[in-house]
Amino acid sequence: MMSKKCKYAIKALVQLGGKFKQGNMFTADIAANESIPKKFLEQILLELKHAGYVGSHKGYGGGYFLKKDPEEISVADIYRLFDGAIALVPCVAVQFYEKCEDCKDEKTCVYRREFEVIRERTRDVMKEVTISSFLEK
Amino acid sequence: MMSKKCKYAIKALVQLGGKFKQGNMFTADIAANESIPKKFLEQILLELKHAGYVGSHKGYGGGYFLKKDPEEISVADIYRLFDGAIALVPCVAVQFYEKCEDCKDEKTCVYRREFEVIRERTRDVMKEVTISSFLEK
DNA sequence: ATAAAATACTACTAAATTGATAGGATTAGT
DNA sequence: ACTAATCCTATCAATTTAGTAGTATTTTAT
Repeated sequence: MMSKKCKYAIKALVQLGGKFKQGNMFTADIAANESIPKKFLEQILLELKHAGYVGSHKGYGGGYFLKKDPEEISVADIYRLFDGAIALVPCVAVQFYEKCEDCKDEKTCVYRREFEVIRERTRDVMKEVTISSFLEK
Repeated sequence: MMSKKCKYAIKALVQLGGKFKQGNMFTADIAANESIPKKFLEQILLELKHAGYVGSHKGYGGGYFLKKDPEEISVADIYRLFDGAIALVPCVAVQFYEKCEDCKDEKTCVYRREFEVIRERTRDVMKEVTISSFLEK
């Protein structure tokens, strides 16, 4: 399961994607459209901004807009940003690699071998589904 | 990522799978072999027992043994038992279905549609990898 | 100039989850 | 009776999750 934060982020990106290159949207409107607590969404949009997915304009008539193409933002990207590793175990994670304390030898580890397969295939699906996937009818 | 509990459970099942139909193993030995805190492993084996994956004998010379065939216990099964839904959102979960409060209409929900695809494919891989996968050389 | 409207940022918090530990109860073999 | 093993429940510290709160800053409209 993904965190609500991650799900909210995807929903916000989809909202912004619906107006891609057609102006800004207010946090308040996105929040209302998707039933997301406004103050929570503020933080999320800020993180998305720092990560380069969205841009913003401050002040009266400001708001957020999508910076990247909806097709180039995958569920995998957003999941990694908010929820971390896609892999089931840290030792097979690519972007969030960590050694398992209970592992003897990584090279011969039978768990690693199988969990790598799972990670690879899971990552593939999550890469295939992008913000634009949610925008198609 | 799966919880340590789930990972420990899989490792314990693999240990037991290595002696399938060839007698019992003590919690203490499994714990030592896989660097799992013994008391924690006790709880895990008990849950696995209640779920029908392992059997046990109490008292002197007792221990645990695998009840199901290693090929019939998948990572998906154990993940569900310890970590819950495989799906990214509760509304597309099969065994752990829950309505999303922020969802308007499930039938037309674009998120649901895509998240179902992800769940389906993820579940497929996790079903393919079984306890016997970890036992093959 | 000033008020209003919007994002930017930081700190805090309650509840749930995780990863255990502790201690006794029960059962079976020697 | 003693010992070795599972069975069961309770507790706990640390972390994570899902927010809330408040203020600062920037921009536009009047």
